[in-house]
Amino acid sequence: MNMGYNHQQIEQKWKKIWEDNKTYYCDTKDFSKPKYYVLDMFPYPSGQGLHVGHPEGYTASDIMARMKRMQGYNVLHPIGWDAFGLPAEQYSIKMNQHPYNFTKANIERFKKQIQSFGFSYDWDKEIATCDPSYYKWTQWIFLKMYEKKLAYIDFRPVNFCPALGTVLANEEVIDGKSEVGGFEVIRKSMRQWLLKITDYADKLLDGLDDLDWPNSTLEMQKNWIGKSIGAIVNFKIKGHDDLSFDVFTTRVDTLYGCSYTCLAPEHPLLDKIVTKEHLEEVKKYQEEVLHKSELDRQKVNKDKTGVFTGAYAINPINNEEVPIYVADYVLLSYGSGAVMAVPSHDQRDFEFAKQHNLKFKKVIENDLVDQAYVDDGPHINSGLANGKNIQQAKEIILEELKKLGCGKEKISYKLRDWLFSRQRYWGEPIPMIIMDDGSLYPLHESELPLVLPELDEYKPSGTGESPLVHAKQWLNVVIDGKHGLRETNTMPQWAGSCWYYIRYIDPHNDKEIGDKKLLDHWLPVDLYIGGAEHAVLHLLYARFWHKFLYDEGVVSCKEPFKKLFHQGMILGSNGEKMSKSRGNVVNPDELIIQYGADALRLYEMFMGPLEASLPWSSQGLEGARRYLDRVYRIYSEKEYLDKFSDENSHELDFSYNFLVKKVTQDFEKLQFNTAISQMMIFINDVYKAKSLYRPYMEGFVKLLSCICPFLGEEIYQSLGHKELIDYTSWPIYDENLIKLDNVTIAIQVNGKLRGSVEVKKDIEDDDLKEIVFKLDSIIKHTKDKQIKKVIVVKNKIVNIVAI
RNA sequence: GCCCAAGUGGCGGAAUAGGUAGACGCACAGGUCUCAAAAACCUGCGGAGAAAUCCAUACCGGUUCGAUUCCGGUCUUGGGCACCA
Repeated sequence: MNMGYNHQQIEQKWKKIWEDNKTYYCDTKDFSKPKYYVLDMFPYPSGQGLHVGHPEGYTASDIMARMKRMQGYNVLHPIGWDAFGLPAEQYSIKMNQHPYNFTKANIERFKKQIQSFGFSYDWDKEIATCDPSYYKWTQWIFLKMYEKKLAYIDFRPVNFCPALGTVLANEEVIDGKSEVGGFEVIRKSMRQWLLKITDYADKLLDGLDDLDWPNSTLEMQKNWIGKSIGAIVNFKIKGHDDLSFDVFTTRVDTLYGCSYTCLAPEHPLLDKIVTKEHLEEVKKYQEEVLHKSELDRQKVNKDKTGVFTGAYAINPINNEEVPIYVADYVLLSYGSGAVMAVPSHDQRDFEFAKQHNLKFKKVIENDLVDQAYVDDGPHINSGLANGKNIQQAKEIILEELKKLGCGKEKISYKLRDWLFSRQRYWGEPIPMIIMDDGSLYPLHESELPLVLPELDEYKPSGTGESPLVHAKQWLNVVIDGKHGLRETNTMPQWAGSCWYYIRYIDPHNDKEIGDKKLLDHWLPVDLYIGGAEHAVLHLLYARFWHKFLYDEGVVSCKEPFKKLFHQGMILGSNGEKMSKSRGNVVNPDELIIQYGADALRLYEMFMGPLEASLPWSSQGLEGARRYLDRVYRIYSEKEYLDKFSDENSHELDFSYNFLVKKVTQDFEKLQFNTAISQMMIFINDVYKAKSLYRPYMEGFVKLLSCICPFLGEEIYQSLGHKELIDYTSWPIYDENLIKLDNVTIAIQVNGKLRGSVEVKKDIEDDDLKEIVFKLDSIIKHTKDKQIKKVIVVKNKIVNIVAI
């Protein structure tokens, strides 16, 4: 049983005061102070409630919000709910209830838990993506995209499970079988909506340059967009004068080394060119590949499977006949769905050629026998390009191809258009009507929001279509006397999270997505904190929508999130990921009751660097609580209060000023663990001090209150202050009081530590040397040796090189 | 297979424009107080050695007066992936 302060009483008291006073309300129309917008990735309100991992990022953003308030910023610190999603739909099928009901209940539970942590969110700005007043504007953005021809319909394969009668997410498919029930899953082509994110590929790539984001995330986005500059080369087919196909290559310089070509199994040309003798084999291969999911196709990476089509292509550069294969390592969705294979200079082609006994032809000098040579070097067997390096050879060969009319430069991207429709109920309805004559009717802005109809049952339709096909009344529409059916596909969960940071700024506006003046003032987000698992998808989609809204004039900055930080994961005490199945999930509710929210916040920030994944330790939490008890004792027990003084004895001058400097700098860099360790050192010093200078003691409470707001507020009030601590001023420090007169110099002989000496700061090198050579241990270690050199690093070290 | 991180005491970690390795905390041990225990406080705490000293930041090399930090290679763990031509 802990005998420290009564955290439960203190927490209840301040929670009520903050709520009653709307302490953290942000007047977004107040432009008199500089703005600071600090944002958390909003949570999906799952049925499990919060776990200890959630508050790590929230505490970090809260510390920043609290510091910036004291520093005089107008701080926008909102939270909301990413409320559409698969688990709610699955649960509603099970319970045959509208998913809104328990989504609402989950939100209430999450909200209560979040409030118990004392996060300084402005609840006036709360939004939920499943709220019609919110998704009205998600639909509005979609319509704008449709208007600009960025949304289009096409057929795409999906995971369809005939037994369940539904389309499955990749996550729900395990080894080609449905996760639920283990039924067969097939690839079925279905009508889908896509967003043309590829139109923004260059803008998305260029925008990365100005962002204060983790390098690894920038790198991942860059690789995801995957811009590569290469060429397309047209190959004619032997015996078919009218048929040809394009290959895409980034190594057109190796064209003379091409010994076969390869088409993707779905390539439309295949039907026309496969010879009779090989038809059966190719069909069988295509069939096999279609049963593999895209994920499986990628997994099998050792065997390069494929079959010969019987057809030959003509290499345009030298008119050589090369066999045409079909292989699933070639993807229809990238480049042109066909490759020219150069086994000697591409590792994948190398492996395929080995397995299928195909020819190798070196076009760059090298001695490698068991792998492809991919480095630069003088070309051989390459006509005009002989003797040239890769860059020169590319230019020469491309020039020749252009003259022959069968090649040109081509920029390719890995990025594909975004498959934007889901055959689900619990998502934003796509505001389109498909008229009986096949034409599309987009809803008018005045017809938004298009609200999800209630259904009798939420079960899958059986055909793979959305359960919305059951809403007959909602489905059938007549416009100007013509009949049509509403689109039954809904939007993916990403949609609502693509622009929520915009809505927080003006969440109650029912006239427009947000007042332009306010959006211009508050965007971009100054600091965005969330998990690294969103490094690509969410963060790329949100940037895409933002750039579109910029082009539409809705927002005036080109990037939504100026600075990004990924908090790490909190692992179970055994170092494994926390999960229900492992039984190592730690519930924060009980910890708050037992140790208090402040202790939990403090511990999570002290565990280690914010970005690191760290194992949970309940003993560590006890240590954090012990520290807070010590702090509280100093501010509440007579023994210490008697030492408080309005006169500075200068005892704590260094300790305090150094503390303020370090904490201010570390907070700014989100290095909370080292800031806290300095706060611990300060309290250790306070314990030893004879006199406690009141302004220092108050300054410390302000620093502490960012991490531990309940205790901070309580102590600040106990010191006699009527106002809350939240909007006071941030402590300042005096650089002069941190400067030291003396420094300790380490002394090395041949790089090994042999002593140390305290001297005046900035002492002259010669004076220092004189002192050093009088030291016993140095005399001992240098006698019988010849001094070769003495290296002096100012105020740090002396190294004597002696042989 | 590719890409990106990271490997430091019993544990979480600290220290890198190259300069006294182990701050701060946890755990543990000893002590004070107590009839006793808990709490609190004090002391110790990388390994070897009596000591001098030696060894030690995943491993092997290199650069340097000096390397946890820089370079090359290897191994391990974590994260990401769309075989990207």
